[in-house]
Amino acid sequence: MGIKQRQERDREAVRRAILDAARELFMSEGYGNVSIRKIAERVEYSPAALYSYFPSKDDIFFALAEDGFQLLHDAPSRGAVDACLPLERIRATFARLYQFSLDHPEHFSLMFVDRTVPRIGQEYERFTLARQMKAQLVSQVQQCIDAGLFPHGTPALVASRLLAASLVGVALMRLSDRLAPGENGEDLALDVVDVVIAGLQSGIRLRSHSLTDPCPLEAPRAATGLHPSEEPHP
Amino acid sequence: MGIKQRQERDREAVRRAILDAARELFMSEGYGNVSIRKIAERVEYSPAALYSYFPSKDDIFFALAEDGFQLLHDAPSRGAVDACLPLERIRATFARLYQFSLDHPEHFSLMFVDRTVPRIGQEYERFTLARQMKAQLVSQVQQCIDAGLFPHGTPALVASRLLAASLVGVALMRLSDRLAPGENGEDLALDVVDVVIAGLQSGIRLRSHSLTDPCPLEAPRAATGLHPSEEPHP
DNA sequence: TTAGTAAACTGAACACTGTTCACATAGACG
DNA sequence: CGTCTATGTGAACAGTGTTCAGTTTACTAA
Repeated sequence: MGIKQRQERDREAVRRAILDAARELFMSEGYGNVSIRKIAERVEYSPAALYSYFPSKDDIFFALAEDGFQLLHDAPSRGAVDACLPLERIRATFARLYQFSLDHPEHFSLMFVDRTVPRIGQEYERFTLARQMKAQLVSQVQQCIDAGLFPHGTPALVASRLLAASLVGVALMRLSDRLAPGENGEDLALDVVDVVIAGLQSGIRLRSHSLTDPCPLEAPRAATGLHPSEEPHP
Repeated sequence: MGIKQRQERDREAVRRAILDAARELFMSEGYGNVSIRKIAERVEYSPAALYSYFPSKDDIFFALAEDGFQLLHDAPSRGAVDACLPLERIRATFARLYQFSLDHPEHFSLMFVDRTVPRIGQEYERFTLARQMKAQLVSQVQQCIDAGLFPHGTPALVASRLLAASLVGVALMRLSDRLAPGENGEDLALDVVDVVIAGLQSGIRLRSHSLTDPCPLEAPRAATGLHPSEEPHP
């Protein structure tokens, strides 16, 4: 009677094998050099077979990004994420995020940078783990406010966005080879977090409205100005 | 005797036509959907002809990025870049950069984000205008230090990098559709600059060494951790 | 055991892509 | 005029994502 279950298990195993092959090819071959045919060869299926597991190549990337959020979620922290001091927790959170961009550059790129896989940008709200982690960060910032470490009235959501954007900016510079030879990306990353924290503590007036986090977190549908990337084939 | 000159002029005109066609296709068709064949059709040449003007498709992108730096260099400022107050000049510089990311997202992406055109990351030092503008920014920061607006001893180069990385991070979030529906990218961009400025003014100790700007500015060869993107064809 | 059936998988094709190369052609020079 | 060189072409090569008519496989019902 466990036949259906076993079938589903087998199917899930093949699905995982496809994702693993795709991930390994990302590492060794680089980003755009991974093709359906190469993945298929690695898992010893025909290219056409992959289309019964994923509707398109984009969806493989999408699933990999989902994997990435899981990886980040499970990543060990070098600092004290559970520290008593809420400011140290925030520092540790972003140190972990930068370390993640070092350890898993291809995942990081898919999760926070990439524009070539339309679904990732457009269906961002489907990454429930991303929403969860973002909520956690906002609550960490809120605890800083409650503890008087940030001025009363600081919009927690905006503050967390400023921190995240700054760190992603530094990580991106390193990922895209825009650092000068002597520049240390990690130092820059830690510095930018400290500087933004200090700036928030200064209590300057912010333009951004807090928007009190309407839907649990992010959501899609932000006009880009850039063409919504390539549809696979018209 | 002006034959050689006229020939060179003609050649340059075709080169420009190719770049214009490529740029226009970026706007209308999106990023990865522009092909050599489409560019060739638009300029009414055969695909093979383009290869006597550019050694590869990557080099067309590279030339477009060069164009981008020229565009940014010539962009009008909404704020007062020539203002007397050096802090206002910095704010205006980054407001202009963010506006540029709105007006020319594809150029911005090529210049500061893209990893899929290997030459742009790897030969960054060849963008002389980028070096020039960066030097200008560093000198603006230095003027703030000299005027006592930033603490004495602030490393101007590091400060300018922190500012730039933060703003690029916000611009990237908008470009890659990572903003929540209610979020205002422009407000975030202006806020992040103000917050980083305030943080720098707080005088916290920075980890990054100043490195006194060894070669005039940036330079290539920073280990990425990510595969150096796809070579066109092996 | 056998017939039927539904899912899984394949081979071949389609319409693309970047790039190369033997050939044609047009314009400048002696 | 012929020669020669630069410029441009058509066709091809090897690759891409994707689709689909069939075949194979594995399970179900008679």
